[in-house]
Amino acid sequence: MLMHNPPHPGEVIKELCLEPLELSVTKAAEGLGVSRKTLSSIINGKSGISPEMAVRLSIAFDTSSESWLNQQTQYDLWQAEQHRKELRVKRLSAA
Amino acid sequence: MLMHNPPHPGEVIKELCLEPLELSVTKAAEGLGVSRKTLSSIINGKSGISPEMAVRLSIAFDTSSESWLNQQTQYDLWQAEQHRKELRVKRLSAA
DNA sequence: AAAAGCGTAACCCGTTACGTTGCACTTCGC
DNA sequence: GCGAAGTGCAACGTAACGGGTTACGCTTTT
Repeated sequence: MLMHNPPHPGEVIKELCLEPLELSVTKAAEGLGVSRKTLSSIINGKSGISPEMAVRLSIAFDTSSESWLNQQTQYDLWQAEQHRKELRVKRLSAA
Repeated sequence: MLMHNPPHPGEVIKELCLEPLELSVTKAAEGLGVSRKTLSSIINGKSGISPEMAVRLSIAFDTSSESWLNQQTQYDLWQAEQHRKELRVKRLSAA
């Protein structure tokens, strides 16, 4: 169970990848092989990191694709957990 | 980096949740609050486990939603990694 | 044989990632 | 002041996917 709101994975990209290398969104998008808008959407929290994008990031920044996608998973899961009480689900476990 | 093809998360649901409790797809779907088809699609690998479904599973089977969604992430990532070489991405890291 | 329950394929809908184009805004250098 | 570059954003379209409803085939039960 996660305790606090995880940041947009896009923020992490901006802070850990673009800013240290002084890369513009345009340049980074070009290098990643996606459109400017696609990267911009991710950085601004409008879109999530897709599995393919995770692989692109891993190539461009020599990191692990798993870490990127896990960040996105944690973020999505936190969103879903916020509505846990609204789900009408019966307990099916051995109990 | 993952070494071998991870199983469909749906297979795990079937083997670890339904069969031990002798639950039919219909009964399990009813308990989870989704349609028969939705659960059937997951079990047969046609659909993945969504964040919301992960929370449903965690409630119904008293497990962690994180583990379910991570399984899905690993599966999706393995699929994406299979096309790693086809992506035209430039190295942007310090190197 | 008729009825009931089960699993799944077919079809439609809403959402999302992604691309393209265009526009408005800011920040530079001239 | 002016143009170029960078950025964000809205609107269009495409493709893929999760989910519901319906309908069909199969098995089991009565």
